[in-house]
Amino acid sequence: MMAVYDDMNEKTKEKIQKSFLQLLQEKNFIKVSVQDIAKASGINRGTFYLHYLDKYDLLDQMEENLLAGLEVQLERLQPDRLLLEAEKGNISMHAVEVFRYIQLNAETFKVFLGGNNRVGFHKRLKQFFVEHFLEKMISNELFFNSTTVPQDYLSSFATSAFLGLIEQWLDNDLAETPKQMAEMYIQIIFFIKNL
Amino acid sequence: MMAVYDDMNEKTKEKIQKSFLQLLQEKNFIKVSVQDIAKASGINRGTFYLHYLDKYDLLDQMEENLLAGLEVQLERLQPDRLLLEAEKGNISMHAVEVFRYIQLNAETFKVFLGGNNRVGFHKRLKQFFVEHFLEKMISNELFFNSTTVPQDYLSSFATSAFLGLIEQWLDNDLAETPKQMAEMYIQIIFFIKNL
DNA sequence: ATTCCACTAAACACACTGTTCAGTGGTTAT
DNA sequence: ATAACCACTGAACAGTGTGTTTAGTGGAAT
Repeated sequence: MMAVYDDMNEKTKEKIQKSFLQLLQEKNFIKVSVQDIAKASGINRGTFYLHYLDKYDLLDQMEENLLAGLEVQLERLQPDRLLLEAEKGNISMHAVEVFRYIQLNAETFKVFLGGNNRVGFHKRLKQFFVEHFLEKMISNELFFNSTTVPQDYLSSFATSAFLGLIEQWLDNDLAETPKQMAEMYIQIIFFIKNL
Repeated sequence: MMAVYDDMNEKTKEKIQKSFLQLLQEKNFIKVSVQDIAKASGINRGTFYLHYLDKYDLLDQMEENLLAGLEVQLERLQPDRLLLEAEKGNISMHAVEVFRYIQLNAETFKVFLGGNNRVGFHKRLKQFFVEHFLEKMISNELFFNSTTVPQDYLSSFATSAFLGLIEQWLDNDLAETPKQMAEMYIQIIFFIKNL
């Protein structure tokens, strides 16, 4: 039984991640040094390197975790059902759950999507949506068979639009409820559908 | 007459910017050092600091220049006329010019919008579009008076969608002509109009 | 002729990096 | 109880890049 050591490792990792997130709210990722992180976490600088390769690795793992959580929500969201329900005027519970996940991790999303980030979490998130949701949706011939706009443009356009919605929500400090967001989202889907 | 010195200054600045752009195509902004830039430009490292505060300032000025050029194109593009023409099935010459400008500076746009950038040129470009074009368009009550979706969401959504179109174009190595892009763009405008 | 200007070359202190190594204290296994 | 184990500490290390400064070069303007 080495669960105690696993807990220890996890707890310091959590301390590091929490302090890192706080620092990112104050200043640029670039200007946050490993020294800063260690100091803010109350750990030795060497300890940081026992858990992460460097600060880029730290950011990478945190982004990965956030997306992994999002993936769980998106997997439950079946495009076919979503559209069928929407046509009856119902909002899928699963769609609301997606926005609730974002709400739950709002601070993290805000920091990663904000200007203080490195490679553009935006790009990564966009790619993620295209792969995990939009491709299934658009390739569904039942709903989307536009001949006027090429599929790759349709895909990029729709995903960006969706992300724009989320970014605005975060900028508004989540003034709307997840349900309201899901409703807007459904409206966008119908736009594209009626292309 | 000190035009000779001005020329000299400009030429070294151009050398720096050109080398910088090349370096950004190879590696991350973060991994590009002032030493690298100086070496690639064939200038002394100290000379770099005679023109720029640091590499962040260099990137900032280049982004600024790119947007300034774009602003010139966007100013000619009058939302009212654009829509009136579009309804008749005509594509505004000015709309095509906007895409031609992007085509002309494709390499720069690609590098700045790609993952190798710092604060996300994406964010800046989005803000730029909202300020210089979309606000005029959406606040034009003649065309947009949606009550179902709040204006800020509409704005963010529409701008992101437009940017998504451009990103896809760049990813496709500008396979489409500026005219084709302008046509797609008009289609998007009509989507939003018919919300 | 001399002042002006962009640029060079070299040196400077400083900050952060990633690694290493001996040591501490609590936990687990024998 | 003793020994092995493990996460962590503190301090040192060379290495790299930073931004600044100094003295000096050579061409252009006055």
